[in-house]
Amino acid sequence: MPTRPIRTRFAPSPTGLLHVGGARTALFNWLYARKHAGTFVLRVEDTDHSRNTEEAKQIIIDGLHWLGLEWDEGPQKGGSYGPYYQSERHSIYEEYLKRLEKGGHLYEEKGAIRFRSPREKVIVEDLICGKIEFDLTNPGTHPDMTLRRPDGSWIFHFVNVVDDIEMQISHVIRGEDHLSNTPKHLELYKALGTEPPLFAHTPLILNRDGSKMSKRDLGANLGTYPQEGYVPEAVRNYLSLLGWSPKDNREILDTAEVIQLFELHNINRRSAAFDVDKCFWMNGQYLLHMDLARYTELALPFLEKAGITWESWEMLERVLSIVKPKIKSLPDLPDWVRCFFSDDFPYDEAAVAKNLSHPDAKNRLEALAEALLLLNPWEATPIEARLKETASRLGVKAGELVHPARVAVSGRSVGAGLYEMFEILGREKTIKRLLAGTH
RNA sequence: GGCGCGUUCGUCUAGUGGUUAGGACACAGCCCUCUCAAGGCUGGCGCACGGGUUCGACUCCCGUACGCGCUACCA
Repeated sequence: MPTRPIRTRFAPSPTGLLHVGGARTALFNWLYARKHAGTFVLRVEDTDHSRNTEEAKQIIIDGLHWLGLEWDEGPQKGGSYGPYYQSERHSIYEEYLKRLEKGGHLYEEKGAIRFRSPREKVIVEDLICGKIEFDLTNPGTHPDMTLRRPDGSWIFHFVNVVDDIEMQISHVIRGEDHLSNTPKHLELYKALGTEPPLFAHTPLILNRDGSKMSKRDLGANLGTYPQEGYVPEAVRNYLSLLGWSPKDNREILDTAEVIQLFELHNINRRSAAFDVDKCFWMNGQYLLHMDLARYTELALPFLEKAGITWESWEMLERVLSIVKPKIKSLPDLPDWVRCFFSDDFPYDEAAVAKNLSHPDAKNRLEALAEALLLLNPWEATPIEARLKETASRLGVKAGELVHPARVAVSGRSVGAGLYEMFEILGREKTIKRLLAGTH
């Protein structure tokens, strides 16, 4: 078989959302193209007019952008094999239909154009599933497929094959839901006298309980990921491990590594269940290890949405730097940092009841405030030392000072390291809140 | 119903005839510790079932069950 340039494609139809399964299919196509210095094509299969809206198309484009899967040819990008919307390719389909017509492969039935199956056994050589034989000899079980409806609109199987031929696609990497369609597609390639692409059918993504993932199921809609605080590089990593594995027990892999290790034949044949917990964990790992600049960039929308404002970028970064190691998800951020940017933050009732209602709380916090009044320099380490001195002078454990202090200063019983919080908050506010917290 | 694909801890997976069946998430306990995380350690949890083949099956074959997909003038 002559080798041809590697060209893969993602061919979604605009349904109004980018399904996580589709996103993974796109990822695999993108990975394969990148690994082999090939071309990744985005083609929008918008033959169904009722679903073909601008918003629906934009959702696909936004989703792929967010995941970082840049296409080399397609909408907004162009290329020599366009147009990349099926709705704009009528004349091409007409041409191919004529070719089939000339070959005597077509007939008309109630205004619809149908393809007369040669009624043969068809072998699919799949890069993932292996060799599979389909028996299409019985018209009762495998009726001839329709290519065009009476109203002139096209059927998926036909345009999909035509476009893959026209766009010189070398590898069709798609969901396993198309495996049973493949022999029909092969009939079309043969009738058209064209060498078919290589096929690789990836198993589907299911819910945790093994049921199929519909658009409303948890994690199914990629469009919800950004607002839930997922970061693209983490999701890319997680998705690449759904059905594929580097086989060396490693899981945190950056994209460059995945590209290097990725092999179609290493893709599992069994379907994978989407595990939100693990995706969340992996996201946390990325959040934990990423640099502060990137973290800040990702944090911004969440802070803005919560109405938090900051006086200086430096202050913002200082706050984020002490909270970052402690927090697992971006949407939690506002509650953790509000007390640094405003005096108007809520006091958690349970925390107050537990830590500030002690009869000695007032005296202890006053003692602490006094001890810190003239501390110099105002930094975490000396603050810690001074707090511990105060605790022992009072004859209590450090925790009995720490916990009430944290609530007095932040309104909450959980948060960043207390001494760092004091340092960043500044002496004036710290002392003021220590004293106010006892009233 | 027919056809196709699949079945290793709850989940993602490693494993390709001989392993105490390994790792990760989640879960439990412990350590660390100012809370929360992170990290470390420990623990419980698995080869769907039944037949073969073989000296020996998680690994190979057949069947059953179950799951998913296709079976459209959806994509």
